[in-house]
Amino acid sequence: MVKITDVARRAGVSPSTVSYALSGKRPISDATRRRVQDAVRELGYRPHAGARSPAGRRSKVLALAVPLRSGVHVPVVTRFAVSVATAARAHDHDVLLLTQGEGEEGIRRVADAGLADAVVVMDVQLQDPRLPLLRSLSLPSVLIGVPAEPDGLTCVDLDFRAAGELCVDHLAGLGHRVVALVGSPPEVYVRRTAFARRLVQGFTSAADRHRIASTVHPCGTGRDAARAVAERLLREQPALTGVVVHNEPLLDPLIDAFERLGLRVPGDLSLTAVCPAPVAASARIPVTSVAVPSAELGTRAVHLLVQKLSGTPVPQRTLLPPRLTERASTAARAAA
DNA sequence: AAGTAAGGCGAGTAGGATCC
DNA sequence: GGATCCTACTCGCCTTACTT
Repeated sequence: MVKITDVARRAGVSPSTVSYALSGKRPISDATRRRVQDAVRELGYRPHAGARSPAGRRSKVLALAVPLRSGVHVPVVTRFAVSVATAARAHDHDVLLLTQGEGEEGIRRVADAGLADAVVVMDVQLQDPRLPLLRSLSLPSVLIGVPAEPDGLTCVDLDFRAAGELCVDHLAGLGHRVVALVGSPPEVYVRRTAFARRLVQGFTSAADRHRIASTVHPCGTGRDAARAVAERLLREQPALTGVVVHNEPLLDPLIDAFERLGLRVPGDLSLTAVCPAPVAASARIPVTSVAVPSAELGTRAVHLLVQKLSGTPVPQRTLLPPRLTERASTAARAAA
């Protein structure tokens, strides 16, 4: 962390002159002010919010780096944010939201300015550009999501690979022999978002294990996208009878699209989803789903952070096992 | 057990020294 | 003697150590 004394040394003045130059509370020559401003810029100095507090005191604030990028379903993100905030309050902390637009810069700003004691990081990519920074900072962090190389980090997530497998196992158990995954929007895969990639891996490997035909279709949101993907699925896989959806806002539009094409759910087509349980339960036809336990993940993340702040060793990786809840959208494959 | 003092540390500031 | 800059101190306030 760059301190006012570092700026003073670089500018060739005393710390007090830096303070006056920046606050304007005393006249400082233009030349000196310029030297101070140059030093501030060169060193990347930011005043430390906790500077007036005794050493070791904490802000009682947790930062939450929240994804609000394209392809991210805001209501799901909100569930995570609420669970983190609720768990944080239970540990006498408040939550500071960092929008993803700031990326690494937002995390660095929070760390340098002492604005938060620790940070929860969401929307983790397999090769996430924030990881080197998180490893180098003294600011404790917990990732909701598991990157390709989690060494030196603390991660918690649903076991999305197992979730993908569980959906296929369920469909295969009902006799379905041709299945498709309707996934998240394409940009989520382009970003190599960890959970989406792992779900695809689990889906594909389980289909191979059961020796059933499978395809994967990233899909945007909205009725037009649902209609387009439904038409494409039936065109390319006429024998399709099982669909896994990993795209929360697409559930109802997709059910509608299949029905418009003359397919009944679950009579002709069984549908499972990986999404928060309330989303699946409140669909027009309640959908059999593997729950994304947003509340539990948020709570776990905060609990891990609190343990880290207290110096208690924590596991590097916590993967919650998937649980499938049967609802009205799946049934045994109809006899041909 | 209860009360008191010290310590920690970066930023801010009053008073005064220095310079031209 | 005004402008500029520095020294030495204060502030914040909880935890820890020490004293009563």
